[in-house]
Amino acid sequence: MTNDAHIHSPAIATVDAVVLTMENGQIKALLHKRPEEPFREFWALPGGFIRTEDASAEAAVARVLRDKAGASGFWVEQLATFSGPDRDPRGWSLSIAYIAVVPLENLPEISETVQLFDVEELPALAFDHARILAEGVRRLRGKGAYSTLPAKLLPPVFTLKELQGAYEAALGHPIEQATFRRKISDLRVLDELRGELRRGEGRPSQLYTLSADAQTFDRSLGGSV
Amino acid sequence: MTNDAHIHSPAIATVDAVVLTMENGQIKALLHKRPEEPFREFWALPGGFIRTEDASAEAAVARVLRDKAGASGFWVEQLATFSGPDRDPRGWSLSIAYIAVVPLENLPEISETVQLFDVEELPALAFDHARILAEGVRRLRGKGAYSTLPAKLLPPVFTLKELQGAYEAALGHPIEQATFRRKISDLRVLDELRGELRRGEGRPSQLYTLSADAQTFDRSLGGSV
DNA sequence: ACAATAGTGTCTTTAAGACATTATTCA
DNA sequence: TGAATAATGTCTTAAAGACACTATTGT
Repeated sequence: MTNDAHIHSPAIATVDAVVLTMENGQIKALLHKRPEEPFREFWALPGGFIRTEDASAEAAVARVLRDKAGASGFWVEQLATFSGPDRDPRGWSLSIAYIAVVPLENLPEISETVQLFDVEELPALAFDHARILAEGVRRLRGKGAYSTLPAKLLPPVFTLKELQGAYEAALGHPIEQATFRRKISDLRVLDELRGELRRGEGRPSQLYTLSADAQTFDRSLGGSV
Repeated sequence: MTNDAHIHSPAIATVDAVVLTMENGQIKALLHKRPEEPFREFWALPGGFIRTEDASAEAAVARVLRDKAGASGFWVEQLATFSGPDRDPRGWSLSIAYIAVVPLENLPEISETVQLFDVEELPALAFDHARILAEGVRRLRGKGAYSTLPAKLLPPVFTLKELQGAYEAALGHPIEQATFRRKISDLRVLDELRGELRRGEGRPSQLYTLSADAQTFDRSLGGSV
């Protein structure tokens, strides 16, 4: 990082977020319909310009998610930065992309301009947002195998069955019930809510919470692709 | 990514690279002494401003590594983007950080202003470069356990002993010889250079090359920390 | 022959996958 | 009592760790 004789820094610096949740056992992404050019009427990731009053890009993405997507209570992590002269018709641009994993209940009502899409059946997206979204899904799939990230798709209190469903949706394939439970149990990442049960059609099931924030571990949950 | 009423995009956008190699069985980072303010005389990561003539940030970092560090033949991957109002005294800034893994022989001669430092014994660094460098080392350690990335620390032709040394340096702990060889063999990521041997004090050893570019695999090489 | 380094065999332990079995509730 | 779902037991297989052993060179 040195002073150069001729500096032409990019004029456009934004943050964009891949907001993922689970609905009906499937991973869905939150998109909004752009009201303005460029890419007017195209679906796009929630995002916005970085402002000098933001304390960091992380702060900018938190602001954008709150203001534009009405989302709260999410886990967020930086994905990658996408840049180049062609990704925005207005000129050389740079977007710091984030992934946010949110329980469905923390997302705003769907509307004409804000909707959830199955990540396997996406509409045409603005800018290079299709690529960014694919990278976000890739991250969830990758981290799903060895972290508690998929649990962030669920509300804070859940059953083991629900947790297994979140892992299956994140990983994209079924997991053996006994194997899953043995591993989750050995890892000691859950707190059992003693005495609290969820009642349904059959035997009631024990409720749990995550014992700590998103954790990573060595053992794989549910094998490779 | 929408048009906002008031745009104050950051004025300073740079790329910085954590250039890692192996010397005497240890991981070293290439640093240069800054000739100008800010942080004049401080050691810093090789880096520079992004220019609008760069095709992307990846192109910018390739240009910077070629021009400033004289490095070539490196493997490079994006690490993360660091941003905020305080990391550069000149104002709100943003740096897209990369990790580059290079064989020692591809680096330029050391000099007064360009030197290699053991990543465990670093001098005071400019800006937030200490944090960026730590993140780069973290990435190498993390990927070391399940990819061929440590092989990029070596010249294209190497013995199994040398490869094991690269993994041990990257991971930071010794690996069982038999286990290492069994796994590397099972993974089929090396090409044996039939008939080519390296002669030393004892029995000559077989030479190998990577059969393909950096690969990722499920099996761990050398366990956890 | 022996020192030095390269390379292999094999036993034990750990953990994943598959699948059968038991447990607890409600109608 | 039986349907439904939750939870566990156990056998098999794969792979990692430890460590002893064999192989091939130079002196």
